[in-house]
Amino acid sequence: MVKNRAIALVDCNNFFVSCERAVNKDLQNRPVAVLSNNDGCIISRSEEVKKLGVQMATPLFQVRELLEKYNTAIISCNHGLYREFSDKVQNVLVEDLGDKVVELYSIDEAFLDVGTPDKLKLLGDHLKSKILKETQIPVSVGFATTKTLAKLANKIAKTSEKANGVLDLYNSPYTDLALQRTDVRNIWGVGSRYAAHLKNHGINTAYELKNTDPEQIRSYLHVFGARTVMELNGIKCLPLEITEKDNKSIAHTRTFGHTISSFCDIKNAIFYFTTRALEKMRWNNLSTKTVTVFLKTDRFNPVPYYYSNAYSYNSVYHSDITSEIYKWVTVCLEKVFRPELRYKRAGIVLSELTSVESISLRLYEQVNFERWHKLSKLIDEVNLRYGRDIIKLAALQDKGGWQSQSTFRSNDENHSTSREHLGLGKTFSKSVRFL
DNA sequence: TCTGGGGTCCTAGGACCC
DNA sequence: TCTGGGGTCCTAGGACCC
Repeated sequence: MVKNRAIALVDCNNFFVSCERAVNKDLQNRPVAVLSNNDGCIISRSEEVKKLGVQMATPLFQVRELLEKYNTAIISCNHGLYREFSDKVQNVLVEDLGDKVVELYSIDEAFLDVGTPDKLKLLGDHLKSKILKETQIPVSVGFATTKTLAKLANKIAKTSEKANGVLDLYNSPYTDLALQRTDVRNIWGVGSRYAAHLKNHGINTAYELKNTDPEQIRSYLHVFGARTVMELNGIKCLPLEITEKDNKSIAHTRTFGHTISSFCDIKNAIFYFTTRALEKMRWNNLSTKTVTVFLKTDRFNPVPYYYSNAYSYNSVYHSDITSEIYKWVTVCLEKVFRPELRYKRAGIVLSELTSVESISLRLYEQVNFERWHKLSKLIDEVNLRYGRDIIKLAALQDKGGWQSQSTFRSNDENHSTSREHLGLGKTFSKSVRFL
């Protein structure tokens, strides 16, 4: 019988915090918290902050006093910096194992196909120390027969003192014991809603989930749930995705620094978001056919009422030309905008993405299209080299009052250029999903 | 007056992840 | 006072066709 191959999950510990610590030694022995785009929530916590009981995505204002009491460094996020460290970690893995076995799953995680070796603990220790030495990022490594079990192995590796960052559940007789000690909520793919369903059916631990009939689970958790049961039983349902995949959508959405109500201000913000999203799209040589615009009022202050609406424009042709897509976006905006409201959040999504080379020719304006396409690429290059929006369309005004706040940003100009929005990076630019 | 049923496509909404 | 952002996949249900 052919032995099931082992899957490893390499996951960076407290990734954003670890990046900040790598570039600022003063943060090594202090609690550190990294904030979301608008300085609103905490999205990465050092171990000390976790021990204070601060949960992921906690609003800063709720825990600010507590954090200050413990001398916590509070830092605005810097996605350009994290992207660079992500690339470094990935490069170490590819150097060590080859690019045929690495799936970059997210900015701070990679699945690996590591074959059928006996001494996985040694491999894990090796990867962990090599990555730390070459990138200064601490990682944890978990091994198992399926992605779902590798996720669990990794989670235990992170928290168990005995495991010390590396856990092999592939060559281990203790998988069932680990499952018995794991709340079903902590299984990958089981969120709070699904966990509530499962608990209603008397399924509380991962072990109980493993021993349930997948078909029964399917009736209320659908194919995802059934797949998870199989994976817990060591049956691979989620293959490694080694090859780069193009994004299916590209979005740029923001909460405003304060609410805004004028059509002109909203339109300017939407044009700005569109510009950023199109840069990323063109960087990946893609074009779009459908744009979606959404507007939302403040959900925590629903006066006169909470409003959230979206509209999609479907074009006949694919395009990557800013001026043309501004027109599509304007159509959407006119559909969703209501003058009596004050908006807190807005965004655009580009979808039905196709590579520029493969889009069909236009009947009457093909020459024009190609000219504009080249011009757009040229503007991107100039802006990348000399700074964001050095060249821009007249329709796009300077940033206005809708701008996000970023009070605690580390002083690092190199990372505030357009590059961070492009999903850049040399090796892995396409498959990267942004946090 | 009687008023099918199977297939396909599309979309809004829900759930999840990091 | 202050509450993130970028993705993916799945399903139910409606529209439409024959």
